[in-house]
Amino acid sequence: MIAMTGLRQRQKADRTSRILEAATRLFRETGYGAIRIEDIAQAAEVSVGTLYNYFANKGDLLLAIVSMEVEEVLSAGKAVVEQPPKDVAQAFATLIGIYYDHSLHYLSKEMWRTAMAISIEAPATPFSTRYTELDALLSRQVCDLVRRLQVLGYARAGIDAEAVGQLVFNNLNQMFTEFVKQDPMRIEDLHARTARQNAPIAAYLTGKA
Amino acid sequence: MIAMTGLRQRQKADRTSRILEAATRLFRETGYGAIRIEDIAQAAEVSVGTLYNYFANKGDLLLAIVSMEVEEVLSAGKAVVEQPPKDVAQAFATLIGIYYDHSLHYLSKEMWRTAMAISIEAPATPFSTRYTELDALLSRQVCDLVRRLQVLGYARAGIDAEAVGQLVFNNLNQMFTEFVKQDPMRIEDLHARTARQNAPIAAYLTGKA
DNA sequence: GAAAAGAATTGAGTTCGTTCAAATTTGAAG
DNA sequence: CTTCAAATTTGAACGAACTCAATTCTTTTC
Repeated sequence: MIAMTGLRQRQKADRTSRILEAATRLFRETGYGAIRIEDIAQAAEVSVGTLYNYFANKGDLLLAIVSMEVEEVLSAGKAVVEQPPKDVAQAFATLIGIYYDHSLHYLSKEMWRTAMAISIEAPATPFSTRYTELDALLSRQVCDLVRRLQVLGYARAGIDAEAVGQLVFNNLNQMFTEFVKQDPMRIEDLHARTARQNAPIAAYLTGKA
Repeated sequence: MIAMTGLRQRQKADRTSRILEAATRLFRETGYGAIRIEDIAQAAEVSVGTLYNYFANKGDLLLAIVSMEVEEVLSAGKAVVEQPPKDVAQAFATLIGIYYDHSLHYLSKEMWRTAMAISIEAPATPFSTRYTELDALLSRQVCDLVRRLQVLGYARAGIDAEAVGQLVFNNLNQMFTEFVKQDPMRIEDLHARTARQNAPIAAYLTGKA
């Protein structure tokens, strides 16, 4: 307990990252549904039983991976909230752009579909819980943006920022869900459709109507 | 082929309804996850293989049940669109009230969770496709309501009704998802939260601000 | 340093959704 | 009524996620 963190602890960290790396690669390359737990265990050089010691089930392993991605998105969004564009519609588009564009950088549509499906089924596994929390944080971030636009004088004060933020978030989330459901849909279409839906909200916040 | 519709056809219809009734009852009573295909087959007095002749898989059987429910909701919504309350916020609340209140009459939260999860994974089964279509029809119904409010002069013209309708629908849909995800959440909370989120939209449509 | 305690690993076994080749039932033709 | 083809049913067999009793590896204790 002096210098080296304990063999056991090191091995544990090693195995965790081996499993995560193997799973990420295999899920991306071959697809979540087509990869068996045994394949991941083999690639990570652990037994099936050990894998289940680290993750509650196959879905929880996926959600661990997806959660890391959402954490990055969340932290990338911070910058936009702090210094948003003056134009309200542009501010929404910028934040949402970060959400959307990051999302498919490391994860396939199938991975997102599966992750969302699992999170809806709301199992009480560690990473499912985490994923749900992150969703709530994203929603709060959009609310923060609305409040910030009001503080900076880019949006009218006296409008329920939390209501508007949740509305915008729920909409972008649902649109992203549709996007990953439909394989042919391009990310540009997603942007365009979401922007159109946000336009009335932006107009209301701006007060030009 | 003179009077009786053919033995085969009758037996088919019989079996379909026996399977659907057995599944509905068992899913409600004991839970989707806890019921095995064999249990349903037994209760419906058919073999496992036969059940798979009628429904693509366990999830598709659930979606068949859920789709019937959504069809009812959709048709109940028609009346509201035709004769909406004069107050915009009240109009939204009325239509959404129909959606929400019907939903848990026959189906448990778990059944909804599972149905939504399956539909996101977007398998190409008959009833998954149907469910997705019904979702689109619901969204269109909300758009219809907005347009109708404009036509009747209850809402300002010149606002993108499709954008607003989709925004409102995506929001209510997402809120319903959250509602079924959280077992303790009461339907009154769902109503209240959604109404608050819709308030800015209603204010914008009304033009008072 | 040996031995006991505790933690983690292992893979064969269980469960349940799903498939499919053989058997049965229905409808049509002769 | 018999025969044949087509449709439908059937349940044993398969595959994959997940479990758990036995084993192996670390750490602690004396």
